Amino acid sequence: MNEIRISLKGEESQRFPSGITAGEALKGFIPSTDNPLVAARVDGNLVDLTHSLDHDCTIEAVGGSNEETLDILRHSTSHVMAQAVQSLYPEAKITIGPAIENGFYYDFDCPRPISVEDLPRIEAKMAEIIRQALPIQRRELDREEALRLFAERGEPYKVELLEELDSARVSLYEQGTWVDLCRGPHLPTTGDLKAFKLTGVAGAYWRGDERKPQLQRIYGTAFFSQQELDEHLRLLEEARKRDHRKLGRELDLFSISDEVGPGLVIYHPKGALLRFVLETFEKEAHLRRGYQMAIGPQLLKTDLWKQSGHFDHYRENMYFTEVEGQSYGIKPMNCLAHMLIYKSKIRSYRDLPLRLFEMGIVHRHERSGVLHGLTRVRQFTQDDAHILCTPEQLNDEIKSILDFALDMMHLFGFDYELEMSTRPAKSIGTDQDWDRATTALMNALRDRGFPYQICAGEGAFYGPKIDVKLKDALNRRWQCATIQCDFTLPDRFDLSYIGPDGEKHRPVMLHRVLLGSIERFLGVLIEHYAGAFPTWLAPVQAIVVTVTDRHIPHAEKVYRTLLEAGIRVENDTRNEKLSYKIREAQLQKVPYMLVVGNREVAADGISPRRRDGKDLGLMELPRFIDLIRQESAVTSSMLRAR
RNA sequence: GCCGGCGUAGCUCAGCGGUAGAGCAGCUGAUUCGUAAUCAGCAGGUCGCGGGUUCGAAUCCCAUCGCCGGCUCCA
Repeated sequence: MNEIRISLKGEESQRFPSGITAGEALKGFIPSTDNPLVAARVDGNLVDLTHSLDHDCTIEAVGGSNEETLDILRHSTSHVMAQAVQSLYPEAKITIGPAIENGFYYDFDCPRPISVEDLPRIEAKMAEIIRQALPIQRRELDREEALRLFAERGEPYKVELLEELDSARVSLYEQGTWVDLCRGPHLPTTGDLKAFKLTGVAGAYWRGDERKPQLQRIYGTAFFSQQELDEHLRLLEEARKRDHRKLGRELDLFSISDEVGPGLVIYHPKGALLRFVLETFEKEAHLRRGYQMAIGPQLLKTDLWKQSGHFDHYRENMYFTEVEGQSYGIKPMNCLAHMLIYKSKIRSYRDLPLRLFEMGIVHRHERSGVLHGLTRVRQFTQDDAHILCTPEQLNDEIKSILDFALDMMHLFGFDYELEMSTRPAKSIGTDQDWDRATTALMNALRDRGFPYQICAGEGAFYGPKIDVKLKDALNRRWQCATIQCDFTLPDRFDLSYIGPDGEKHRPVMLHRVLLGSIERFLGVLIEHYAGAFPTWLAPVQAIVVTVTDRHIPHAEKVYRTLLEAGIRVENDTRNEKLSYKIREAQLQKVPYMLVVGNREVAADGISPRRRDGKDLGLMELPRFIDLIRQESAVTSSMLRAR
């Protein structure tokens, strides 16, 4: 028998009989491995452990706990699920079933609706397939053969996929009598699946296109151990507990009522106060960074929206109304009024950059199925700004916006990722303008050395954009800040400034939001902090709790003093036991509970108890006021002039 | 907008053809209490809305509105 030489990264190369499988070869190098071993990389190519080796090569183990390994496990699990579904519902047609972040799915075209009630049955069938430990075998064949095979098996979606593949050879994966067109790799047998759970069902369009048939998707997840699966399910449970819709009601922050209309938020006093604190801080921060405030009207004549291009490109998302025979559009964006402010006088290059900031309320018609709590609504407030500057100033302006946005992320303790989105199919402006705008954004990212992803075709209709995707405490990603570069609107509105040469020049415009939609950001913040806002932001920073009715006069004095000191304080003088009031304040996640009883009356002080349960002991009011002020000072660096 | 599921008291839920139930919250009274729930009493719902089937509908059917999980879209 021939021998081949195989080398493993970091190890001496060894001789093996030709035809040995990648899995066996790896075991030759690493005799016992407690890490799950799921696949191998041979000369850089990902292959199954059952792949047989017939020439000298370098090999690498794919295993351990990382995304790549989990993806392979989950992909194999999705195949087992598809096999289970087809065995239970033979009329179901298979389509695709990839691993995704945190799990996998498989889409079926099935005349019989699949509901969550079917999941236990499918799971039981999967367990059966796993018990059988069927070998998962790769088979390579000509595309034409594969086409015939899937046509015979009555799988039109697989036929469609094959017809579009341009390679002559394709690979199938078989387990028992079940077969799927798949690139792989997969685990050696269905018995290698350890812990899985089906998590939900949903509708999904074939190839993500809403004009194509709607398929039934089943979501699931899988891990190498039950403990890891349990931990993942616990995290999902935690996310459910933090749901801002639930906390919003429990903390009495806001409500959404179908009497009012879907996607329209009613802020209750505490929610309104939260917004007041957040927005006041943000306005200050903008003033310190050289922005000027502006306020535009809610209604602007439709003619103006035609001029800007919104009527042609954004009409489906806009609301229109008629006033005295004149058509008006309710603003879905704040830029138009800012353009008119720019145009209201002749601008010199010395006036630039002009940075106009508006806490602008916008309305967008969102399709009913997409509304979701505060994170997707029909009326929302943007911390919006438009910067008009010379082309020479553009790079610095983008960099300072990036710095501003990232400072904000740090303030709230968010991690983030940056995305660069380029020209979409439906857009306005010249190629040259798009190139300039895209280059400007990329240069700023490059100058700052920030890593970013490119999202081709995801830009706004008027310009490319940089999006900041924040990552919350549960590692979920949210779209908040966006910076968009626009050469088109200044053109459409014929904006100009007089340059040092005495000639007219066209300014460039940046659209940007930092928190994005205040509504969405609030929703994200609620979940990020699980409702326990930091002291500077908490709508109620402290609550006075009396021990008995005798202590009410002192409590009132404390309450008034703190109120006058600018502290957001409440006074709970109800005839209830102290522990009852503490419990309530705790559930309301108030940062400080100020106990007032005999000792505090005698000492003319309070005994603060922190939200985390720590008793700070008796102290005088000025010291407590100082404490709150110190804790509220976290925003001060953001408020320094830059 | 599309697919699937769900709408019963302020909240969480039970009831699933025979005249609406619980816990918590609320109100009233008693209690005057030291760091996560004092006791008692009272009140609260045209069972999302509209049709239909039935002697009789919260319960079965249809339509509609809303919500939830996704898809598409997106701040």
